[in-house]
Amino acid sequence: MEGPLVWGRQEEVDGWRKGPWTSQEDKLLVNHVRQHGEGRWNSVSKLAGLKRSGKSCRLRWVNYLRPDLKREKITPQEESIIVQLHALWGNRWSTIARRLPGRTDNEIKNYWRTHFKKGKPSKNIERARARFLKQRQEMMQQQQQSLGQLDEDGDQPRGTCTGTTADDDDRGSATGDACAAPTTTVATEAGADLIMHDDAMVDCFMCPMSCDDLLVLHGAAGGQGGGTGSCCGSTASDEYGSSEEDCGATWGSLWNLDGAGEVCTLW
DNA sequence: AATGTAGTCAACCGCAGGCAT
DNA sequence: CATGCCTGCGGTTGACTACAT
Repeated sequence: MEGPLVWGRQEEVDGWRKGPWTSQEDKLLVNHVRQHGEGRWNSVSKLAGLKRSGKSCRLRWVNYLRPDLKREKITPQEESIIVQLHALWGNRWSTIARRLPGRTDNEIKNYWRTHFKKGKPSKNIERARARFLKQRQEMMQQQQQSLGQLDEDGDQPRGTCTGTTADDDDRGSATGDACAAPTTTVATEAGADLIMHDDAMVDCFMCPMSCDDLLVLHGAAGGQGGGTGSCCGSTASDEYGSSEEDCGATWGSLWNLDGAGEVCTLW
């Protein structure tokens, strides 16, 4: 954003400035991060000459100044991911955001609140979520069974975690590759189905924190042409229109499933 | 044209967990 | 082990914008 926002008034509390950032402050912060890297936010004020709290600096950087942030609107593919992940993890926005490169937790949180929180979808979301989780549980049980079998075979089960991503909580490790996987139909609400990659399903269920999960998912998504895994957010916008038209349902109708009875391949 | 309302987004607040001392 | 500091997260607020009446 160029120039200071006009909204809000600048305040100063306990020596800390509050309210909207000015372009001058942005420059100072960006220069500081370039020189010193991220972190140590509490020292930023001293080092960069900003009268901002460490918290405020961090927030400004993470939500606005980071160079890798996307500026475009959230695509239907991203929406789909958000909703699936929200079904899995609930309001863990930062966790969800990590699966969407260039998006921030704040952005996703705002998006969710704007689009899904209030109004019609809530009931459907809850019901679909319940169903989704139930399906997940079944998958996990199946997984465990097959794990038992494979132990005897000495083989490695598909969709299990073979690698470890360093990036995240304690939750998991990542699967590697998920090419050429068949699809699984996940029943949502009122007969509408999400067709998912089998491996993606398994990965999602077993290793929810893996970034590769979404590579997998996107592979299936872009995969209308049979692609195998463009990375998250890379070219999603291109598929936007066509996939929307093809399945006749993007987001609104995804959750507006009552009486829909349609099958839509989301990814 | 004026007013009201909903949507959007940046920013703040409080809390919790991790880590160093 | 206890304490304090730092960082990150989720919830919430408030101002602007767009659209409807």
